[in-house]
Amino acid sequence: MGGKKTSITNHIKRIRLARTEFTQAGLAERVGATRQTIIAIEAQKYAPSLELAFRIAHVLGEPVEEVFQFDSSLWD
Amino acid sequence: MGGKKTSITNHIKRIRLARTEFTQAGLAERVGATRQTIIAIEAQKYAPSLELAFRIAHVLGEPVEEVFQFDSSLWD
DNA sequence: GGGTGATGTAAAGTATTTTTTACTTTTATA
DNA sequence: TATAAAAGTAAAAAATACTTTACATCACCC
Repeated sequence: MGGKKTSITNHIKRIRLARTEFTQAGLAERVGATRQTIIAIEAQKYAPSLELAFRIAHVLGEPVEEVFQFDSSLWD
Repeated sequence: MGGKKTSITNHIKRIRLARTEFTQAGLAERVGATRQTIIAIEAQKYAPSLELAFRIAHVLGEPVEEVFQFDSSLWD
């Protein structure tokens, strides 16, 4: 239980609101996921799979590394 | 088998051999995964998590999108 | 031939992500 | 105030990633 937090964060919400007019449901539909998944990821509950991360970045029109940040200082 | 293949491929093996002298076990150790995981991912059996993908790219000294390719034509 | 390191396969079990379903809260607006 | 769309919480089940363990093959070198 020692808090194995994911060390991945994202700016989906900010980019979604700034660059698009997608709702969470609209984004979910476009990336082929459910609304719950988008909500959980935006809330940093967990990191998406690599495939979903690529889809989200693609739909938002940003590179993966703009949307998702890896905090390499929290290594292990 | 409708083949819900992952639409993610990678060049880990090529980059690992070209840019480093890491063995699969050596790479595994550096990214904090097991040798089996590296073998399976190099063999395109499945895609890594986003976090592991970031670690692998980081250790290989390449951007995520150089190491991993998303085939957006296989959408859904 | 025997030993070692690197790579590979397989299967069972654990961990994490995603879906499905259902209910709550907020915000805008008529 | 009522209504609807958007965002949020929760929890069980399904899907996928990862580990652990064990054994097999291949190349190299003593």
